[in-house]
Order: sequence, then structure tokens, then C-alpha cells
Amino acid sequence: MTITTAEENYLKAIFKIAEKEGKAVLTNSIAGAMNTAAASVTDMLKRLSDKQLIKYEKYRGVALTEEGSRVATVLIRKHRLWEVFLVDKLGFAWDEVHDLAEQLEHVQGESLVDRLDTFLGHPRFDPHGDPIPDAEGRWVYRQQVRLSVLQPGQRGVVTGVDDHAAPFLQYLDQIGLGLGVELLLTARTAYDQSVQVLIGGRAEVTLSDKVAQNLFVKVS
Amino acid sequence: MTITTAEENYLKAIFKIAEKEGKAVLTNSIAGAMNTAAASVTDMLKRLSDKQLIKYEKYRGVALTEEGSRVATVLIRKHRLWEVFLVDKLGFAWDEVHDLAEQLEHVQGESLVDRLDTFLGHPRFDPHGDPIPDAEGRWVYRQQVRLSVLQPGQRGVVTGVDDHAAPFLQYLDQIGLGLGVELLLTARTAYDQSVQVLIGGRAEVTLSDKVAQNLFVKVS
DNA sequence: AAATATTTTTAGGTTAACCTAAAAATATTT
DNA sequence: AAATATTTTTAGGTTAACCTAAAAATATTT
Repeated sequence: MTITTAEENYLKAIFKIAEKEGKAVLTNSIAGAMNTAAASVTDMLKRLSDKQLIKYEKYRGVALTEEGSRVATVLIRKHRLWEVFLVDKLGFAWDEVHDLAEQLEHVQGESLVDRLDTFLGHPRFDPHGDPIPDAEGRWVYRQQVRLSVLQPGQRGVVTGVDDHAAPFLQYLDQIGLGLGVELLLTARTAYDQSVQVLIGGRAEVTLSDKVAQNLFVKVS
Repeated sequence: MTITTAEENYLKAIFKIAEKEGKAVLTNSIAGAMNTAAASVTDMLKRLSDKQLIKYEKYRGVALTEEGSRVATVLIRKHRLWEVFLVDKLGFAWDEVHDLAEQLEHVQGESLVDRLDTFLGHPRFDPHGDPIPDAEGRWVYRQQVRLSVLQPGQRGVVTGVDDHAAPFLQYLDQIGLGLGVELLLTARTAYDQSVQVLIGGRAEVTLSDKVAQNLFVKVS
């Protein structure tokens, strides 16, 4: 049974929503993530259900089956490995790779993913710090927290971003923030929760709470 | 104006048929190359004509416009660069890469092709010896002839294959023939035009005329 | 040149993946 | 719990890319 590109994208969206929300995934959440009309989602849910990739109860939302979950995991693995390729090998910036990886993840073929994985040296994280599941679909999670939860005086290393959009990533580049950068939270303003951060022991910047919420750090 | 994957594939097929046959490309030739019904081709020709990618006269066949030719050339460039990537970087054999490249060639994005080209060291030929047009769409052709035209006593180096199908390529692997291999044609049998070939100064093999016709060599 | 054969197009249909508008089901407020 | 609001589904439609069968155009044979 063949799985189309559109079907794969729905499975990936459902996987990510389920991961974030923890409960049954509703039609409207999917429609929001996929930028499609709710009616189109219902349409697709029927097809995915027929193919046993999801468990679907009308008006009740959906959950991925084992097989659906496997497909989504492989897709995310492919997406993230291609992102590593684009950044590490082709020299793209981390804000330029999403759309390309979105296409590359759908390329199908025998040993492609695993060869790519080997070629890249089995990276465990992609250029945004997201974990890359291994060939058996196992995930490695890190102990990381949002910068917004650090207390003044605490140090950390940037390990990831929650917002993957180009404007946010470009802003981070501009102020010298990226994966692996060490920082020290020096103060927090009570009024708006904005934080003062010393970057790499040099520049001191003010980050809004929104920015702090979208940055993952490993406390050190 | 967006060009779909299916449209790109038709343009590529038309480009290749025109290159080989030299005249107006007929509906049935395209149908043969694309493995589709003639009626489907007519359908597509109308669309391509509307988009000014081909010049189409009913019952008379088609020719690519400048723009159509440009699209086809870029597509072939992408296909062949990805083939180089798959063989040189990921370690695929030359008989395994066609279907993957067929998918990868459709990945769209700003500087992807040119970055890939740079990463690969601006290769001029793909793993089958086919020329890779440069970023401006310029082609480099080699002085090469089919092995079938060599005279006994002539030496040559394998520069390409005409048949790209896996069975042929695997047969070549088996007898020790591949790009860059030096050979000496020692004799030809008048009855069936089969040839005796000394490979790399070592093994002597008999090749059918069909095989000799599908091998390109540079006479040395 | 008329008859026949071949090629191409037209007519009409299908499927996946989308859509809007209306109907139905579920959830929330009063 | 009834009324209202929200969410989801159903009904019916569109488009690209395919299809088969019949009709039309072109090419070939006699």
C-alpha cells in the first residue's frame, strides 16, 4: 500500500500535535497546522483511517496507529537528517532549510535514509536542536528547559529553539545566539518578564519573555 | 507561474526525444517515453502550450520553447548532479540511483542546485558518463563513439553508456567494465558483429553487438 | 485517387486533494 | 435543561493528471 505525500504530511502533523497536546487530536487542530479547511481534513481522515494509519472516531478526534506512528517518525527522521545535510554539507543557514527539507523528506528509496545518516555521521540533533530518531525509531530527549524558567545567576547553553520560523532565527543570529552558545541570566524584570542575558561572557542583551520562551537551554 | 512535477517530466521527455530524433516530437513518442496513454499526452500538451513551454500544432507534434528548453535543461542538470551525489557521497552503485534522482530532481529551492554543484566539485559528467549542463545551461559534449564502430587493434577508454537500465549496468560490473576502463578491441566476428575485447590489459571477453552499441568509448 | 491503416484528438469518466455552504453533532452558557 | 455557540461532518463542486472508446485527421498502400 502506497502512502502519498499529502498523507505523510497529515501523519506528521498529527504526530506533532499529539506530542504537544497529549490527547486525541481534533480536526480543527490539524486544519490549523496544515492550513486547510476542516472539511478537507475530515476527507483525509477517512482515507487515513481506511489505510489503518489512524484510529478515527467521528467528532472525537484521531490517534495514530503503530504503523501511522512509524511512518511519521521515519518522516521526521528524514526531514531532520536532510536539514543537517543542507546546513553541514551545503552551507545553508538554519533559517533557510525548512522548505527544502519539507520536500526532501518525501523522497522514497531503499537505503537512502540510512546511507544519508551514515554519511552525516549519525547526528543526534538537527540544526535547530531537535532530536533525530534513529533507524529503529528511538528518540533521545535532552534535559533542557526554556530560558524563561532560569533564575537570575543561572548559566546555561543554548540547545534548541521552539519557534523555527526564519524571522526568529535571523533575530537570534543578529544578537549572536545559536546552538552551543553559553549564557548567563543576570536579571529578570518583574513587569514584563523580560530577561537580561550575558552572551558568551561578552555582550549583554535584553530578551523579551516571548524570546525566552522560545529558547531551550541546558542548565550548567 | 508554477510548473508541476508532471509538467517537468513531460518537458524532460520532449527534450530528450528531440535531441535524439532531431525533428518535431510526436504524441506517440512522448506517450512511449512516459508510459501513458496518447490521450493523456494530448491533454498535457494543451497545458504546456497554454503555459508557453512548448509550441504545439495539432497532429503535427511539438517543440520546446526557449523557456521550456531552459526548464528541461535545469531538470537534467539537477538529476545528474543528484546522481553524482548518490554515488560519490552516499556510496550507491550506478545502477541504483536512477529512481532516486528522478525524485530529487524535482526538489525546488533558491540556491540548492548551485550549492550542490559546488559541494560536488562542479562535476562535468554523471556516473553514467552523461554530461551535466552548467549553471548557464551550457553543454559539454565529448568526442566519443560507440564501441561497435572500433576496428580490431584500436584502443579506447569507456566514457559512457547509452542504456541506463540496471541489468545492463550490472552485467558491465560483472565483467569488469565501468567508466574509465581501458580496453583493446582485438577482433570482430563477421557473422554477428560480436567483438573480442581485452579489458584493462587483462581479461579477454566477448561482447555482443548489442552491448558494443550501448557502450561509448573515447578512442586513444 | 480511392481504400485502408495509423496516429491523434475529442468526449466523457475517475481519483486524490482540495474548496464553500449547509447540516448535524457536541460543548458551553444561561 | 433549554438555548446558544462551536466544532465537525456531509453534500456538492473544482482541478490536475490520468484513463478508455469513438471520432477525426493524416499517412500509406493498392
